[in-house]
Amino acid sequence: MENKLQIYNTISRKKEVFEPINPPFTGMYVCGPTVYGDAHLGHARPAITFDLIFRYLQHIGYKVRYVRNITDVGHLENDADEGEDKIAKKARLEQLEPMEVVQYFTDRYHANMDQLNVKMPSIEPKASGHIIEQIEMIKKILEKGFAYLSNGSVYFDVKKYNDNYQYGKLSGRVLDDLLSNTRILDGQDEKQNSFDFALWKKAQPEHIMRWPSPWSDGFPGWHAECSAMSAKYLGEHFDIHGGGMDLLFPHHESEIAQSQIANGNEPCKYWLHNNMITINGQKMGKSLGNFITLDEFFSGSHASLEKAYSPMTIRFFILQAHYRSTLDFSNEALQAAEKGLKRLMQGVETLQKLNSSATSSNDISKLSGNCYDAMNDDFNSPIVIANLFEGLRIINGVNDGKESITASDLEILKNLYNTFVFEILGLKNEVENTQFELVDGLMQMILNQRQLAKTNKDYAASDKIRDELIKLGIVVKDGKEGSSWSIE
RNA sequence: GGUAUCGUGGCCGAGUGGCUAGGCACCGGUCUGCAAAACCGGCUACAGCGGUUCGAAUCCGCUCGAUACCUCCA
Repeated sequence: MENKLQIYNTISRKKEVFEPINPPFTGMYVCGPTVYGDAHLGHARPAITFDLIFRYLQHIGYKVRYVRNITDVGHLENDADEGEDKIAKKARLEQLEPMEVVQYFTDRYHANMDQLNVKMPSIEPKASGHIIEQIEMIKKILEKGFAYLSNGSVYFDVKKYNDNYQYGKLSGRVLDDLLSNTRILDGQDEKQNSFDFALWKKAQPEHIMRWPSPWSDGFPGWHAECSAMSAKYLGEHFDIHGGGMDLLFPHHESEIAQSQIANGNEPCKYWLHNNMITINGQKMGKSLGNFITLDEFFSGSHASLEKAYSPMTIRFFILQAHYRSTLDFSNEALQAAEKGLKRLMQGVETLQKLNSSATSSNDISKLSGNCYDAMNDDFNSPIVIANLFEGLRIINGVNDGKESITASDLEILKNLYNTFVFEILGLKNEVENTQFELVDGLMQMILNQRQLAKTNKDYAASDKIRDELIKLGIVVKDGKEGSSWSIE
């Protein structure tokens, strides 16, 4: 099998061997959330996808600088009144300062990401903190003649750009098609062509979030922040740019155009896009109003949810699908993920207690190789998980005395599971460790009492203990060598 | 309408020319005072129709269906 990491590059539409520009250093920029509402399941997908990529790149030895932005300015409400900043609108409704809203939802986003065991990026820049950089970039584009001023706003001249470069090379679009298919919107009359996009937008009087610029008091266009901030922290040409597939056009396409003009080259070498999470076959998204927030998943407080699902269940659910496939949400699918994860975690625990013998009845290194091959093949986490389940058969077999394993193979196996389950997939055991010993001690006492009752054939008493425990959410399992327990 | 992606067993999902993942559910079995859990085993699908090939879920064509984007909708 291929030993090198291959990643699917959206711009070439094929898998390519990953070769960083300046190894072992690797720069990765991912479009982060717009903090004007609670994070929903759709937000979890890119976060977990690029967390997986971040973790794996580090694991195989790259020194990664991972930049994920916070968008806190500049986006318009599509159903809103006139050209109003999303953040500003929410702020007025709730009588809060815009930055207070930003802070509130940023904190909540961080809390959710922490629950999902998503590592913090190396740098998390905010658009509002980089207005100067964005203005400087716009100046450069104006100087080079690829933008024009119109009524205090600055627009990128897509037609001129397309005469010299290729607008649409990332998304596969042809400018002529765009021309004939663009809808009529207000504000369009400021533009020379409907497909031109704003670099700087003059603020309306009611617009609270505004900054001074050479052209007007206003705010930067949607695409400006990512170009400006990625260039600042990763350089004008870096390795990986990621984000959701819905950002392909026009966002990323426009980033390419801006960077090409401002910096003289395309921003990055590899474009990675995660697919959407669907609900009843449809994209889960803010604008469709069919989203379920992460907090609702964790608490089960949503009409579509049959029960609460833990953060690790959500994480495992997402990792069980390849990041470039759509993933369909359903209670059944989540419950399947929940049970599968539990089985996997119990297998990991069993693994720690295994005894070795003189021979191995299984090829452990092959299993290990399979896992790395899967990750090297465009981060194929579902295949990794399938192999880990395959390994479970070995683990349980050894535990049952039906299979054998040598001490060195056992070490490899333990190492493999620790590496992949916890380090790379980023899963964690959700049982609270600090309290575990105490609870376990208490449980042993209780189980001993129950065993005593059973020995005396006082089954009424032993069943009562079991039933009481079930009410507390603790399941007793009677095995060959005594009873054990687990939290449901 | 344009661009792109996709259609896999009851459900979720891998897989790109032969070796026919994995999970959940289901059915058997082991264990057990009973139950549950756990473990073991079983379950052979690839939208339809043509074509290429010794051989196709995998390549090509057509048909049907779905989704995303085409708006500063992140």
